[in-house]
Amino acid sequence: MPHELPKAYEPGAIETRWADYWIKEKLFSVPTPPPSPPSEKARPVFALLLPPPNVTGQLHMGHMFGQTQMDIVARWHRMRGFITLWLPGTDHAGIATQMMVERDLAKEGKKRRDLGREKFIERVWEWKKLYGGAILNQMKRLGASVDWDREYFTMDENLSHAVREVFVRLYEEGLIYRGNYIVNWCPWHETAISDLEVKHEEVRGKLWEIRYPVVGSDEFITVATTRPETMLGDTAVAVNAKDERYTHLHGKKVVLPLMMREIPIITDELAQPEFGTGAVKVTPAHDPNDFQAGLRHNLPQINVMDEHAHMNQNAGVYAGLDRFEARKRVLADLQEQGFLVGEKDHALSIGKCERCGTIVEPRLSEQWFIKIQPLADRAKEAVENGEISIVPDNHRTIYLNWMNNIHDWCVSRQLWWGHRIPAWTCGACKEVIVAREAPTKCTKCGGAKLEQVPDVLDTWFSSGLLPFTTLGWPEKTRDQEVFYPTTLLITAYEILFFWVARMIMFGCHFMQGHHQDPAIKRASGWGDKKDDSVPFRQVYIHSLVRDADRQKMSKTKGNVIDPLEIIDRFGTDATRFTLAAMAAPGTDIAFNESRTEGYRAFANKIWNAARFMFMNVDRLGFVWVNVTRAPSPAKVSATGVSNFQALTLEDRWILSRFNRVAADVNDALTTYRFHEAANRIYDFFWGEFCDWYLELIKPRLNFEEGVDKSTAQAACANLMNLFDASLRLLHPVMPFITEEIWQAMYDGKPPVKSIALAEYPQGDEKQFDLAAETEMAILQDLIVSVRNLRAELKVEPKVKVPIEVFAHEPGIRAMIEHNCGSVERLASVEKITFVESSLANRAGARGTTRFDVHVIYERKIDVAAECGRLKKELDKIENELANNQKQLGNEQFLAKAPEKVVEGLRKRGQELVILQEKTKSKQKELGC
RNA sequence: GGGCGGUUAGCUCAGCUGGUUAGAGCGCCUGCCUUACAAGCAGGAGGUCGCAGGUUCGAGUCCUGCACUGCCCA
Repeated sequence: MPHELPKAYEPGAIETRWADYWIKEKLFSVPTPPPSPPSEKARPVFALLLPPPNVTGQLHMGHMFGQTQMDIVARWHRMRGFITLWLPGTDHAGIATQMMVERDLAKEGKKRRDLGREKFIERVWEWKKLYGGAILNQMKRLGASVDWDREYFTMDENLSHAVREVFVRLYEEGLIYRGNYIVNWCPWHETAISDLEVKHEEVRGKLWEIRYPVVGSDEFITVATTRPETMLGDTAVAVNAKDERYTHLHGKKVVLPLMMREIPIITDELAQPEFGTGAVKVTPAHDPNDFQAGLRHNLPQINVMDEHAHMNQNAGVYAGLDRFEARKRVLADLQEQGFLVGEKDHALSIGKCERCGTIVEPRLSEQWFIKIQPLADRAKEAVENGEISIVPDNHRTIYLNWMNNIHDWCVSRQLWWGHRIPAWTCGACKEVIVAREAPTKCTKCGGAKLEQVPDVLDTWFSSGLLPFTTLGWPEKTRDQEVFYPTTLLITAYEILFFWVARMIMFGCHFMQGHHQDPAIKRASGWGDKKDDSVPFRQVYIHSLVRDADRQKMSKTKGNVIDPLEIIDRFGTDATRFTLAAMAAPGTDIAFNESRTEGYRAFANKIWNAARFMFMNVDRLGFVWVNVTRAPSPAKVSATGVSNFQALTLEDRWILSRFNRVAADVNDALTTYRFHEAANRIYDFFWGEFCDWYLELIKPRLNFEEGVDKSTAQAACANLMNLFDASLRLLHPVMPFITEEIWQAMYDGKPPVKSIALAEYPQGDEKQFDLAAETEMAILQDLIVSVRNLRAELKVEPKVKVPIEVFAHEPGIRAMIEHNCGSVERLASVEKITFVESSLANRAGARGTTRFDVHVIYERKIDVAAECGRLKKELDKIENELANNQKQLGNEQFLAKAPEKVVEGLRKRGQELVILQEKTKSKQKELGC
């Protein structure tokens, strides 16, 4: 059956076709593997959790970048025989989702309170059903090789059950407490948010100085503040005990202006003598530092604002005003009454809600907290002692640094959408009962009027549990024995603290005492690890995708690059390749379309190489006996190219090159050097396979009448086998085009359902051929030299020229003679004549340390240009030679440098001398 | 203020553990429709590796300082 590939590579059609096929065939679904009998070798396991995208989200470049890397690693492992589980799911994203639905309601002129909690939650579920998880559908199109049968949603019943279990256990262990504390409050969302959700911004603001009259004297104490409206809630003024300026005022009181309340002067470290006047106002209900000071001194906590950041009745005449309006009024009144004594420009950092940008108000409220230190200690240890490794290494430092300065985590949110806190308050005695299931009566007073706490949990609380809850926790399951700890986590730096750190904390705590199936653990290469409670063995932190001008992409800047639009134009394969090729660990990517365009050209190159192959196969009626195997545990490290018969120099050479590249690619992927893997394949396929190998074998593909077909048969067989191996090597990076061509090679009857299930090529040292690589390098040198001379002599492209060659060694001459057909074809040479002496001094000649070559052509060379070139060349040679001799003349160098380096330098020195002589003699001949 | 990075060709970036001649893509110049590919082929130009010291036989690579620049945390 003829193989008909369209002339031009069109990614769109083939990509959707294969993406659908992979899903339909459930190629990446992983049923729970049963324990293997002791007699059998366990298969290695690779498990990877997809960082769950927000249910509200749309695919952006960051997702695509992460997913590309995950898919490469997953496909690579799968093809090497690992049981590979890539687990997908979506996050319910409390705040974001609630906002979406509230926005919808607003269009109907309604607010969530109009519906009531229950109806509102119903609306959210409806919304989720309709629009949720768009990213997962987009991922399907990208061909992400995840197990769709295991897809989860963080609000699923089993996961919610696990969340309740975790909460109750932590509470019982005393690691969750409830209390009145200052939290970051977003007045727009009307909820507490965690420290991490606050973004600090440097702004130019004002610092106002206000004087408070001292009771029973005509003195004043002047304090400074950036938030004057909070003075309404002041309950003290603090000075430092060591500050002699205020010693005489210790124990006295001041009158709080505007409120005319007497408040004490206290001595506290909060006041630092070197800053400002050395005295500070203390507002325990509106500032975290003041809050602590308030506790130390038993000060009243006067809250002057409500949940919308409007002033409340505690603010006297200012009640009802918005906080900024109140600020204006307070300042005006202070001014009028003579208490405002200064106004200075002041740079300050203000906290904003990362989602809505509203200025966060520190607010005293009743919240639930996780006592983090005990959890953090173990999470720190797991990284310190190498049970979890973080790549690149510098993120390890960042992680440990953060862990050392960690604060208790506020996990309650005043939202409706999310996991409701499993706590109930007794209407009679106010007792708080934390329980797995709703209690029927109060454990203290027996009262039956119980009301569930309205708060829900921070979304990260549930996502922090995913590594084990998605594997069936709190039950003990076979899935956990097989897949926990997961092998790897690939994620963006942004959520290192939000998510990664919390997964480690929870994992180390709740999976303590867990053991992975020892046979699987060993087979997977983790036999030396001691701790199986960690959620993953390795974390790879990938960098950020920026726009072509290195700007961070943001909707407000309008510089967001939509990956789907790029895919429409260049194909998923090219887009993936771009991201992979630029993914050097630790460096942000400036996404430049021109690169993607280039990689589409690469795909097109592969496409056409395949067309060339098929054209020959079809002309020959060649029947290819397939050689691809499915990976198996016994043969994870298969070798090089199968059934390849190295008959000629180019065969030996390409086989050796392929094996080196395969070895390098595997090596690069082991350390997440995606860019290196991608570039090695690119250079090999285009620069060696297409540019040289295909050109070199063309004469063997001769189908004329009367020509023995066996030569072409053998060439075709090699070509197919090599192509097959190359496609497999490339498949993790460009899954679609490789699948398309690979399937075509097998005429729709592949040995396994997909190239994704075929075996990944490993470099085989036995197939390295240094001699072939050296010889080929000389041959390439010779061909390039002749092409170069032709260009310089301006020989018309169609004219074939005779050349003369002098070989320095008989072996090289024999090699060139043996491959003279190649030289003639690739350099448009009419005839090669070998001469017995050097051609170095001939005009229109080139030389290396191995050979001289001279093009015989009537046109004279451009003497001036050639002299210029020679001068430059000589300069370079002599520079290097001087350097070379200086080093070799250095006793210290000879004594200390490794043998190999010295030897290499000597050899190079000899070459340089030869090249120098040749160049000089040529200059002399031309009269330069 | 604390921490982590970056500075290599016109542009975007590689260059892992210090070791012979610093690479690629795009762009640029010259010439080619050589039947797999003009999304291509062949040839070419272009870099005192931010600056100043230091360690070393040897530094783009390690150390220190400086300049510019980015990010995170407080």
